[in-house]
Amino acid sequence: MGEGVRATMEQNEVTKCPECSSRDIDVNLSKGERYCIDCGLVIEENLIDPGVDWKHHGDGINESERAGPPASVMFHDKGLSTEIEWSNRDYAGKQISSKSRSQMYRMRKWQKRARISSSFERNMANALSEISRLASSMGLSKAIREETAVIYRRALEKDLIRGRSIDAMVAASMYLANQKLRTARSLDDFVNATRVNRKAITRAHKIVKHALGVRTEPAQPEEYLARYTSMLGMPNTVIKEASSLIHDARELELTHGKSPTGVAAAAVYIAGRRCNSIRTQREIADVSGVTEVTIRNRYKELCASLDIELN
DNA sequence: ACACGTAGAGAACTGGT
DNA sequence: ACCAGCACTCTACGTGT
Repeated sequence: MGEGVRATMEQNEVTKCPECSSRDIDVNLSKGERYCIDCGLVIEENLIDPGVDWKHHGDGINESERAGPPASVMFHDKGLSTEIEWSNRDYAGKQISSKSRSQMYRMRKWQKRARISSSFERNMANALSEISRLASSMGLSKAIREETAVIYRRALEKDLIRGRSIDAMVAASMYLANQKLRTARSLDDFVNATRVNRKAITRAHKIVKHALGVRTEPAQPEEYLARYTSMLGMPNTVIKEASSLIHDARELELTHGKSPTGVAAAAVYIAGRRCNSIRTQREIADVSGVTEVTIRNRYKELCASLDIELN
């Protein structure tokens, strides 16, 4: 990896360690981390390798040589394997003789064994398929899948999976990725999208979070606004109005100790009525996963404290 | 249909032992 | 590790517009 790559990576980045104020910060591209040389603090994780995917050999003639697709965390072997086609035709499309066909069969078999050689890789392969399933069923992006894969892989390396179900660990890893990337999915969303019970997810989540030293900020009501309003087909003015309500509510400490989804749902209800984009409490309850009762309690409270009258 | 208000149950967190 | 106390949310109602 050339020096040019490092230089571009460090633009617009923290250049001082928040822990010990040292300026000696290095990049470990294979781990995807920036870390402080003096105290070892990982400043940023899961960097995407921006490097070109060919190597420089420096002979001046054939300087660049493609080296396959960039490694992806979404393949259990990071996408660096060789594929042997399952059709019995050669590269030119001709039938392969029966003699070499049986040879091909053996090659495929051995290749498969070599690829999924260890229990680690088998576990990772299982997890990745569950990650893809869960992410698409929840409408989460590729970035979330990759973040989840990184978290899960590190959990697996630390031997945190043993004795727990892969599905529970995947759900926990994705919940954590969701908290890190702030993609506005509540724990209940995860509980509903898996067969894993709530307790198993929260327990696994706690363990992974602690063992990997991941810090998360509590979810804020505003983060749910875009999702709720778009699910309800409401205009962007509602988001603006709702987010200003939440801002005011926070000043009065009305959001403390309350579920952020409940506050967001109530704000959407009020903002909808004020912006002439009225949705019933039932409709908002359905998309937000909080009950009508909670929406009522929150919105009554907001109206009373913020001097709001709805017509 | 929609909104309102309430009682009791339940889940999650805290702090004590 | 278990338990009590706590604030919040949920379920399940009946009532009001």
